[in-house]
Amino acid sequence: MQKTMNIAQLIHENIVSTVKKVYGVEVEAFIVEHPENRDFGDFSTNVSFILSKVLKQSPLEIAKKLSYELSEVKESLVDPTTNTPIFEKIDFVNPGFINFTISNVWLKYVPISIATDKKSYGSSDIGGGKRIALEHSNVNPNKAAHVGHLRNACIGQFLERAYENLGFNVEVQYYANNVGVQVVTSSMGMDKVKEIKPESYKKFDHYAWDVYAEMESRITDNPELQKERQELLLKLEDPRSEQFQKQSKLANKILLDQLKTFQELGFDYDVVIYESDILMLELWKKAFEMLKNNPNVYYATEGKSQGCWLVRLAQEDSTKNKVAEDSEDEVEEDKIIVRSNGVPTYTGKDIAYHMWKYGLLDIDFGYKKWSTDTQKKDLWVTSSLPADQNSGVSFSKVDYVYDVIGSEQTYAIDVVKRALDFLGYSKQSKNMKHINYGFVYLSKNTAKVLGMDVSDEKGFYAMKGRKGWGIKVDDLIQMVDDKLSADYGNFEYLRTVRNGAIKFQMLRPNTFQDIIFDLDEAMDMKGYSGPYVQYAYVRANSVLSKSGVDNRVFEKLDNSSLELSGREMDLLRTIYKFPEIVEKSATSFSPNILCDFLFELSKSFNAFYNDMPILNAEDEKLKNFRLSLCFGVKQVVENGLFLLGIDVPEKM
RNA sequence: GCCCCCGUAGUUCAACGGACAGAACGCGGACCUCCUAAGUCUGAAAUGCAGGUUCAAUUCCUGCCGGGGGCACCA
Repeated sequence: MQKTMNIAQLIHENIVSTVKKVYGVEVEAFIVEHPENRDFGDFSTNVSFILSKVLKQSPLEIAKKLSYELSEVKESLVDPTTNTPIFEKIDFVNPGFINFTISNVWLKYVPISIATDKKSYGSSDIGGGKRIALEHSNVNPNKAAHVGHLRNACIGQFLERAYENLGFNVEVQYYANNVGVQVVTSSMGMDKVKEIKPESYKKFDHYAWDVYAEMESRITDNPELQKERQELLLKLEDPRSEQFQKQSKLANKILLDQLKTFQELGFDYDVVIYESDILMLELWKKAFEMLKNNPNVYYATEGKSQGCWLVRLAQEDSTKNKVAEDSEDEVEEDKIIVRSNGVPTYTGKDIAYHMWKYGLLDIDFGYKKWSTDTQKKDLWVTSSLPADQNSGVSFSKVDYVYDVIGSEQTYAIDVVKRALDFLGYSKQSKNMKHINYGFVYLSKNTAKVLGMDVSDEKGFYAMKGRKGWGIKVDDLIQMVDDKLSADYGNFEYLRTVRNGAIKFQMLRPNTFQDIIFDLDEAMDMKGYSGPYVQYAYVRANSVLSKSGVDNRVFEKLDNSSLELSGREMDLLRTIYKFPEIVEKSATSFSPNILCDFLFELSKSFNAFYNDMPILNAEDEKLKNFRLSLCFGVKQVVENGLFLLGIDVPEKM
C-alpha cells in the first residue's frame, strides 16, 4: 500500500519551521486550506493574519517575507515516491494570504499513482487494526423499517466501510429490543386485531406495521388495555414466562423480515444482539455491583425518587428536585437507573450494555451462526449460552464504540458516558462516539400520499410508527424500481442504480441536520444524485473497454512532456484530493463530504468527456494519457462509492 | 422553567472564522451526422431580525422572532 502524500501537512510543517527561522516564534493555530477560487492556487494559508497580531506587522508584509523564504526552499519539496517537485509557485496576495500552486509535473503523476494503487488508493492504516463496535439500524422488531431507519443504516454502513478503509476492524452490531413495550403492543395486536390478516400482506413485517398502529390506537384511550399491557410487560422480567417466549419468537420473525429489506440494499451485519439475552446473561446484575459502590451512584431514602438508585448529574451548587417555576412538572436532575421496584431503567441497562461492549463486566454472550444467506458476511446472533460453551467468537472487549442513534437520545447517551467516567473508565467514555443524525421528516406532498392530514399547512410532517405514518423502505424500493423501469426499461443493473439513488440521497445532507424526505425527489435520477456519479463511472468504463488498451500501461506512462488543456488540469486538480477527502469524511463522521467530492469529480469528468476526444486524440501519447484519466476517474469513483455502500454498474 | 440542535435562492441541501455565499431540482434559453443526452453550455434567484467581537462573520458572542428535540420509576 502506497502512503499518499499529505501536502497540507507538508505545507504546515514548512511554515512552522520557516516562521521559526525568520521570526524566531512558534506558530500553531493557522489553517492550510483549498481556496474556493482556483486563481488563488491549490492551497492557501492565513498564517500571516495570525502572526500580524504577535509581530505587530501588516499581514501583507509578513506574507511577502514568508512566501519569499518558502520559494527559496521550493525545489527541495519533492514527493518521495515519484521524486517530482510538488510546488510550481508560492506567492502572496492582498490582504495577506500565501498561496501555493501545485506543479503540473506532480499533477500529471496522479493518474499513474491511482493506476498503481487501484482499490487501495485512498486507504490508510492509521487504525492499526483497533476494534470498533459499530451499532446501527436497530429497528425495533415489531414493524417494518421506514426511511428514518434507512438513514441510520446508510450512515452506519458508511462508517463501517470508511473506518475499515482507515485500517480499523469494524464489527457491526444490530441491537434488537425484543422485550420492549413496542413488541408487547404488537404481540397483543396479533391476538386482538383479527380484521387485519397476514395473508393480505406480502411481508409479515408489513402486516405487523398495521397491527401495531391499530393496537396502539385501541390502547390509547382504554385504561383496561393499558393495564393489560403493563402486566404483560412485567411478566417479561422473567425469561421463563410464556409471554417472554412468545414475544421472542414474534420479534425474531419480524427481525428476519427487516434483514431481508436491508439485504436488498446491501447492508451487512456481524451480530444481532437481543435485549432478551442481555437479560438472561444478567449483564445488569454484574454492572450494578460495580455501580452501587460508586460514590456518584446513590440510593434515595427520601423525596420524589425514594427507593430508587440514581446517578448523580446535578451540579454541586444546584438544588435537587428543582421545581420549575411556571410549570407543574418537577424535574429531577439526577438520573434514575433502578426503579423503586428494583427493576433497572432503560438507561441503567444501557450502561451495563456499554460496559459489556468494552469488556468491563468479564462476561460474554454465547453466539450462534445465523441465516447467512441474507448477506455477504457471516451473521451471528447472541444466545443465552455462557460464552465458554460456544464457537469462540466474541464481540466484546472492543477499543472504540460508535453508536448511530437519533439525536433525541443524546441525553441518555451522555448519562452512559458520565457513568463510565464515574467508574474510572474515562478512556472508554472518550472513545465512545454518538453519531447523532437528524430526524427524517416527510414533505407535504409525500405526507399527503400516505393519507396524512396536511390541512395545517406545515412544510414537513413527522413519521410516527405508533400511528402507522411513514414510508416503508420496501415501498420506497418498489417505487424507485418502478420509476427506473418505466424510464429506462428493465435493465440488468437496475438494482445497483436503484441502491445508488437511494443511498446517495440519504447520505448527501449533513448528518446532524434534520432532513425532509420527498418521494418525487427520491425518484429523481438527475443532477446531484447517485446515478449521476455512477453514470460518470459507466462512461469512463465504456471508453476504456472500447480502447482495448491494457490498464497496466497506465502504471508507467511518461506524461512529463504533455501539454494539457484546462479541462484535463481541472480534472487532475480535483482527483488528487481523494485521499484527504476520504480521511476527512471518515474522521468527521461526514459522508456528505465524500458525496460532494464524488459529484464534483463526476461533473469535472463529464465536462472533460464532452470537450475532449479520447479515442480520437491527436496522438497516441495524448490518447493514453486521457485513457489513464478515465481509469483514474473510474477507480476513484468506484472506491468512493464503495465507502458510501454503493456498487458501480458496468452499463447504464 | 432549564438544556441541545436548526433558520441560507420558489424547493431540497453546501460553505475548517477567509478572498465574488456554492450546487441540485424547478423556471427561461442553447446543444445528439463525433467515445452512452441518466449528459453538456447558459440566464434569473438567498444568509430570519437587532447589536457586538475581528483585518475579515452564514460561521463566534448577546438579545429577540420562528421550527424541532430533550429534561419520565417510557424504551
